[in-house]
Amino acid sequence: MNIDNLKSQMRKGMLEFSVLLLLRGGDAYASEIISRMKDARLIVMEGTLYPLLTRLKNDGLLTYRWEESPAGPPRKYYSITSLGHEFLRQLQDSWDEISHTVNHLRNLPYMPPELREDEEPQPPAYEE
Amino acid sequence: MNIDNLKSQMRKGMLEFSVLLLLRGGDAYASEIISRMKDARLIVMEGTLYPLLTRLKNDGLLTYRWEESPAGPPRKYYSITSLGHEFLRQLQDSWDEISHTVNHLRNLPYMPPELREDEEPQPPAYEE
DNA sequence: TATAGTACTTGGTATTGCATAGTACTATAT
DNA sequence: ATATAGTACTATGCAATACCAAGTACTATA
Repeated sequence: MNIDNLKSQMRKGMLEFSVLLLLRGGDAYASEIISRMKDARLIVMEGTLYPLLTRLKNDGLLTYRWEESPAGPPRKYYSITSLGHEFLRQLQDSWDEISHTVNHLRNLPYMPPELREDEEPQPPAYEE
Repeated sequence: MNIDNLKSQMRKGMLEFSVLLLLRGGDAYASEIISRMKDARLIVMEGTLYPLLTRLKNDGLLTYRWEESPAGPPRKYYSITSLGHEFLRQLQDSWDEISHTVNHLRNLPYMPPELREDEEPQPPAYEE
């Protein structure tokens, strides 16, 4: 196990989420999505994104239309469907939940090993 | 594809992260971890956590010691190693990166379909 | 005709979360 | 003594996805 692998695991599911978020702001074709993701510091491989878009399309969350390109082959412009919007809302809830958990755990006080002998560390004041 | 599946995908990698965060605050055995996770609104299955702990131990991020239980079989108390702390720091960086991306994408202005005909949506003022 | 650039496609691999069933130890009740 | 319940840990098989790598197809230019 190395850090790259874990990062890659962390991204599972996040990419669907990110793509839907991005397309909410306007239709785009795959290469465009990749470069916009890069702007948001998220590097996505072609071999990851293309199958992902196909999955989302097959599940009815996205549709696409062909458009001619000023240079090169035609482009598949993806846009989000109303079902996609619904899904996106649920994904946001999931994200908030995970985010909440991470923040909670992250705010637990760090207790160095020599201090945690026999006594349970006192949980911080934390209200739901 | 359903929402539960995506939620489950989203958790990939997060669980390692969460377990390390939790153990940073004090040693714990598996059942204890499960119940503390529940406090943080993260439901983890036994069949998920036990193999995960074994993986982390095999990779040198955790160690464990046996301790007798006041009732029931002895317990494996896991504690985080210095390598584990190192990993944890890197995981926090990864989390921050993903979190940054999601927030960035989430703050893109929503553009309803009828408004995004031929013109690229104006990206929001956004500084790195 | 050949080359470069853009865009999309297609296997194969590895990892991980989950469900399910099973093992082992202890204490209590009959 | 034996049976039962509770706690804790283990093992197996499945499904889903990120990544890598190689390949296809279309267009414009030299």
